Amino acid sequence: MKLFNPDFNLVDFNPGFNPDFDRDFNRDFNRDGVTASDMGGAAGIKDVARAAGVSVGTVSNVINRPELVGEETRARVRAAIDLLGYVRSESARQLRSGSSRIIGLLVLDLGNPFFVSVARGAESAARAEGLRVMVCNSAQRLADEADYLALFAEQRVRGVLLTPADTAGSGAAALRRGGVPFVLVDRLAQGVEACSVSVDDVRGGSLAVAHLLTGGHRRIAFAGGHHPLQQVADRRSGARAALAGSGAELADLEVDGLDVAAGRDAGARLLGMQPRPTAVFCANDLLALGMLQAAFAAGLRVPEDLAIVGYDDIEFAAAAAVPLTSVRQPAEAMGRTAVEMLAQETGPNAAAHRHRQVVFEPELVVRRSTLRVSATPAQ
Amino acid sequence: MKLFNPDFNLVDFNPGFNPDFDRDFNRDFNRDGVTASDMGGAAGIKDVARAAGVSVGTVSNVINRPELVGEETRARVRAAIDLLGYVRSESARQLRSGSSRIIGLLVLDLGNPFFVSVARGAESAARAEGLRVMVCNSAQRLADEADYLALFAEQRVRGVLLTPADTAGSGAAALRRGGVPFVLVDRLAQGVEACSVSVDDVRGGSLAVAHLLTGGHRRIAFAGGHHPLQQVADRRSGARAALAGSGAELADLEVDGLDVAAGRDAGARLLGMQPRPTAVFCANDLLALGMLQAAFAAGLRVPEDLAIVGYDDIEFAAAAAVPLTSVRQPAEAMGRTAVEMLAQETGPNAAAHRHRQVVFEPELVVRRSTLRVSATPAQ
DNA sequence: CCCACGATGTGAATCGTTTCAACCCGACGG
DNA sequence: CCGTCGGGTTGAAACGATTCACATCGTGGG
Repeated sequence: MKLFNPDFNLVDFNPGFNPDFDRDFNRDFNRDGVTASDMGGAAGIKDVARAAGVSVGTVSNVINRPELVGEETRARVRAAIDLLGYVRSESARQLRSGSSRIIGLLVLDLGNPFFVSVARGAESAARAEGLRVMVCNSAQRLADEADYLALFAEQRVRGVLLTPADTAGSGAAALRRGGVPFVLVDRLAQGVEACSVSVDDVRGGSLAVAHLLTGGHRRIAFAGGHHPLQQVADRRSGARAALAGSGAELADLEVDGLDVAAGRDAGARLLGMQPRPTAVFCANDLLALGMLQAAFAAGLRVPEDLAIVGYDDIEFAAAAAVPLTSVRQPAEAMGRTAVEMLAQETGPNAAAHRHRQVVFEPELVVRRSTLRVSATPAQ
Repeated sequence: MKLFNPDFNLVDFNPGFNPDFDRDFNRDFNRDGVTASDMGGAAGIKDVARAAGVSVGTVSNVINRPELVGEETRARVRAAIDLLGYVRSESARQLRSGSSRIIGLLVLDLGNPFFVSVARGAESAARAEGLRVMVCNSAQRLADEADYLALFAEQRVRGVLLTPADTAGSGAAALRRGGVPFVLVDRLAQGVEACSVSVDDVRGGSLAVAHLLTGGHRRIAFAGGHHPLQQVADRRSGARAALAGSGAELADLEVDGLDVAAGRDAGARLLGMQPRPTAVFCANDLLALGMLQAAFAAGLRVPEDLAIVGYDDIEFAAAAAVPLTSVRQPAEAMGRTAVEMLAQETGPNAAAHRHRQVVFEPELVVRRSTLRVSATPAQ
């Protein structure tokens, strides 16, 4: 049964006002006349100066160091500024002063709420530092990553927060070559001279699997398989480490992505495994949600028939109909910390800066999806 | 029971390499010497020109209009460029040429995957037009909205895609005043001379409630109440319109936000209503997910005891353990369309531009959360 | 009475591009 | 042989701010 039609009907109408009115009204005046700066072409600092009867230097001072300007003059300039609707040109400012107030944030996947939280944290810290964040999404594509890094370089951003898409660190290398300060996010800087903010993913993987083991599970799957992302590999190796000497086994379940659809797909394959695992540890919550969905679709009960552990503890994990046990990462704090380190590295006393590797500890959040249902868990 | 500790343990260590090596290596050379442009301070177009033995004009041409330059010269300049690691300064380019390649996108809530999809659509269209998108999040705060719009204005962005946080349209007014081209997204431009891309939310509300009515429901709640956002109001009035003459009743359920937590909260209140509604239409999917969670927590079955309809059809709606019926909006198409309209408005033949109001039709996607369970639905 | 000083203000130089009029020069038609 | 044409290249003038060395002026100390 087809539940919906992917094509959308389009209604396109054009009400009867005249869209050209404003355009005509704003048409260039004689730029040299007395009224030059009134509306034609954005007003510049020169126009303000003329209108206020002062020099451009004074206007600049009113904007940037008001304490240097006499009270009366200051008021006059301010009046001129908002009479003319003057907005200073950031490119001119930056060209001359050399420094930008923007920091670039390149995330692996904006579709993953985890990174949205990182962005939120970064943004709020940046605001506190008087900086702005430009968020871009590499979608794990190396080409896009390189592309955006080039964009950041052209913008002469203050610095970059990077969640690298590859293990090799080609992005970081490019930034280093270009002399752009950067902080690695969600990845430990090893062999790279840079700051980093990360989470001990090996530990996280251990926590997850240890929890399942104490729940009595002996056949456990890892949804993430040999995915090339470093984070996934670390979680997997932590999971394997936790297994040691338990006699339990860990089956790799390959995925072709890290989103809900991939989780659904992996779930379908898990259901066909013989013998079927009684628990699955998913490399992130999106996979776990897909897995949950697949389990429900097949009539399996969670956690009775299949226990599920996710990773990231995104909001939707707690909000799932069977709330997901998950390994929590302090996403906002990571974003915040990264910005603070970058601010220090590029701030007034950058000379004192030493690169630091900040590693947060993950935390297991137990919810219903791994609730122990009896002394002897479902086989 | 406390399931997790909100404080994170922090491990902060500093491996033993010397972070200053690169800094020293890159220290300024004598900027006037022959080796000036080698590494000290980023190389400029002049350095490239000198290295290639041509004039700056020629270098600029190699970069921007290579067809004008002789083959041999072109090669020589290109070699110099990547020998010096030259990266053109976007601020200088923009200052002189006057036009930016960036368009600003200000969304209501990046935590809502719907807007993430809009951003994705915008980004891909922008890429096709040779533009870049700078995504910012107003989080429905008017102050932040104004702040970011000011940032965009200072950047002299090509244009702005705006999902307004208020009904009054103060943001749009500010943009108009500043002469910044903009497109309203997810909101019909009425009384404002601008392009807009929106969805017929009244229709969407009707679809949702009509669907519930044919399911036999007579006591329906609307989670969204009198929320100030235009979209919510429209969905509500559509819902009321669909009700007309059916004899059914619609109870407003107020919310203090549009996220999962607010949905959970509203859900708790709904459970206490006497008589309890048999169905609820939520103003967006985040609310619906929270509602679903609250229902499960109280032991209610969905859809048997409570049918739920959401709005937006975000991926997590389909991925919920009880997949949500939802009113689908073509988020990516909206983002894409908005960028295309903006590109046309600000492109080479902007003169031919006429503001247009594009209105997409919403589409009901029926899933299990409203499955009709018997001829006479649960009372 | 003179000078140094602090508080204000000035205006030219500068940042790194793009753009454009002008220049050079070999070839080609007349 | 001259004029013109056009492909290649040049060099200087913007663009709009910041910054800094310098002028101006009223004041108070010597």
